Amino acid sequence: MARKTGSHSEITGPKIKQAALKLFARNGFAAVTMRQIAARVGVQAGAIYNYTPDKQALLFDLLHGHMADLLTRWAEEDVPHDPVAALDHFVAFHLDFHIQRPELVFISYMELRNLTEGNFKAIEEKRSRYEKIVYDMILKGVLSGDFQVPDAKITSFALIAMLTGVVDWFRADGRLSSDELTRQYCALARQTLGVNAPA
Amino acid sequence: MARKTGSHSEITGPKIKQAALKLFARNGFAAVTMRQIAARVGVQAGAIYNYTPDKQALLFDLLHGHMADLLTRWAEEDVPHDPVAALDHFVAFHLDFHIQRPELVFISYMELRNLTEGNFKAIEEKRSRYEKIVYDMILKGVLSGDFQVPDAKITSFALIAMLTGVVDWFRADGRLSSDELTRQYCALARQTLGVNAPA
DNA sequence: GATTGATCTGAACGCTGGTTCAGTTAATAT
DNA sequence: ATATTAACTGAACCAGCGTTCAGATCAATC
Repeated sequence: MARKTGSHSEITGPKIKQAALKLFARNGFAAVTMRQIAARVGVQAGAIYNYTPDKQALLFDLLHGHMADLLTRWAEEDVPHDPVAALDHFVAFHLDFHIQRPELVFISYMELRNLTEGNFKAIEEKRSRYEKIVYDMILKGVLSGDFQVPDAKITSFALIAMLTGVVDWFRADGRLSSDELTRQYCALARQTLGVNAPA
Repeated sequence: MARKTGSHSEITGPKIKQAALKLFARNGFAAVTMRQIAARVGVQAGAIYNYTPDKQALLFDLLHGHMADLLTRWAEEDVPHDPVAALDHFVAFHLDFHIQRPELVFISYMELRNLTEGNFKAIEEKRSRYEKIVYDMILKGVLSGDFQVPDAKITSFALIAMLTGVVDWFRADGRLSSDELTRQYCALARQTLGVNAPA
């Protein structure tokens, strides 16, 4: 055997993923060429195929890893029992997670249609799981009387859209710190869910 | 002169735009070929160039027309003076306008990065104008004391994201009528803006 | 220092893309 | 009928695509 420790593959592999991520986010999956990705890594296009079967797999791995990561992290969270505290916790978690991965969030939304059917379904399934988490959380608060909303399902979509939309404009070096952002959105989310709303 | 009345160009031109719109929305700008567009119109690829200088212009015309339409329509609206009534009016307008053009809304968000720099700026400028309208509306309500929000700028983004996100899931033949949808979102928007919030 | 095998190069393959254009078609005007 | 010209075809151009692969390279092992 030769080349185990200090192998380049442990460097090049992640580098390719990184390069693909940045380029897909900036230019779109269909517009990015394997040669561009290779150039960014400092390698020839053919070398990429030591790490991925094809371009499609490159995209799928990024999206699938992202969703898996999201679900895993949330599962590890210690969520308060009180509905309002749980909402605050969720808002903070969701914002933090998404703000730290703007490119992944971006391509997870934009490049879904460039997945093959099977790959698409795999992502869709994970996405539904996450949406259900939010829906259940809202429903619980509605039943307990802590939340007051016109429709729990719609509100869950609205809440997610509202929170995820943040990556479109939030910049870590902008006028708002991420702590401040979280505080603002916790307040906004409470209002949206009708916490303390007049009966 | 020959061929004035009954000319095909008045048919083929719009047909090309329509075909491009549908295909861009379904498959993404970069993934759509001129031959696909032509096939949908029932014409050869070369014929398209009688109507547009290139593929880029096809995309730009769609996006630019969409934003121009949005701004024009809003300018024609008769907006109530009362901040809460104005909010309701805006929510109804925004939902109605966007729900009627799901493909245009979709590509207006998705295909921005496939515009050349100059074309991008032209769209961006129109988009900012619309965002400012919302911001001003919210600010007015905050100053009058009708709205209570953590931050007017953030809230304007959140409101737009929340409303525009509707096209991702709303189907005209779904369980919710568009009237019902409007009613729900008016209520939700009021909550989000802190109408009647405890001082 | 010879061997080994993971890693990468460089060139090629077949194919499809946007775009061009000489030439055909057919509806109108004379 | 003939002339005119908008509208379109069909084929070609060339650049660039994803992917393949025989061979070069080189760090770890013996």
